[in-house]
Amino acid sequence: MKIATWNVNSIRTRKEQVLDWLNYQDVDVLCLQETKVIDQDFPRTPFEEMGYAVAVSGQKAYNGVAIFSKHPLEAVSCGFSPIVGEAITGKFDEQKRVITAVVDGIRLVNVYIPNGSSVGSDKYQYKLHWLEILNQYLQQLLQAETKICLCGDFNVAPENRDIYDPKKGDTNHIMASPEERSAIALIQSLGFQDAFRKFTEEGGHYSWWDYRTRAFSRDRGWRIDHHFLTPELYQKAVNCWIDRAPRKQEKPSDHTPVIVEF
DNA sequence: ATGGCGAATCATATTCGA
Repeated sequence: MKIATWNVNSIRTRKEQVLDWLNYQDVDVLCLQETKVIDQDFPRTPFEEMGYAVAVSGQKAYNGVAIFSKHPLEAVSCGFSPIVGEAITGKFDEQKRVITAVVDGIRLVNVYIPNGSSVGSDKYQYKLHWLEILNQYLQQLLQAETKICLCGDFNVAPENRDIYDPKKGDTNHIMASPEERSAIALIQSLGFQDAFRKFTEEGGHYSWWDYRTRAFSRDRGWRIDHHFLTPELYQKAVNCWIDRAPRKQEKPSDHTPVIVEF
């Protein structure tokens, strides 16, 4: 059983690359972020023809998440409110950033955590608040479920070894600030562990490289795409790795897929 | 310190991403 996560930065632009990647990597589940398309325009058909069930939650131009699965998708819901209620969710379901489903007995939670712009900005506050609601959402799921795979684009590098230049982790940089890392640590304290770190201790492994500074060719990356697993699943994980191949292609996403295998 | 690139839209300029 392989579960992958990939911020594709527009599914319509990346459709052929995603199809090619699924053909050679043959994952059971792919969680996508930044699909950037409303649900009725999502290119479902080619993926369904490959044998995937497709669940989407998108909006125009920004954000958007989706799950592809070769096994049936059960108990699909979009946004926070179906799990925590509208009183807690407030305006935080306007941006389409979370979709969940049960696949083969595993509760998948696919998230596109806000990027936060810069430390101290309004978007930064939105990110921190969003993470608080995610925490409550996960607590609610944990009351009923033991096998949870929280995965997606976290827009947070949990530790300095996850950044090409660790100094950025010491300078209140977005994606590495103490408040963001505390929010992630608080989620981990609920019982979630980083699947990648079960298998790899050293730094130098990244899932995102900035388009703007030829960052990929210089390998100036960040590891910000993750699978966080509850103990029962964490124990069952036999591998977790980053596939850099899609990032080397023409017109790539700025992120590359991460895969966990059970 | 700034801008770099890439995508989408109310598109030939602007906003957003991280």
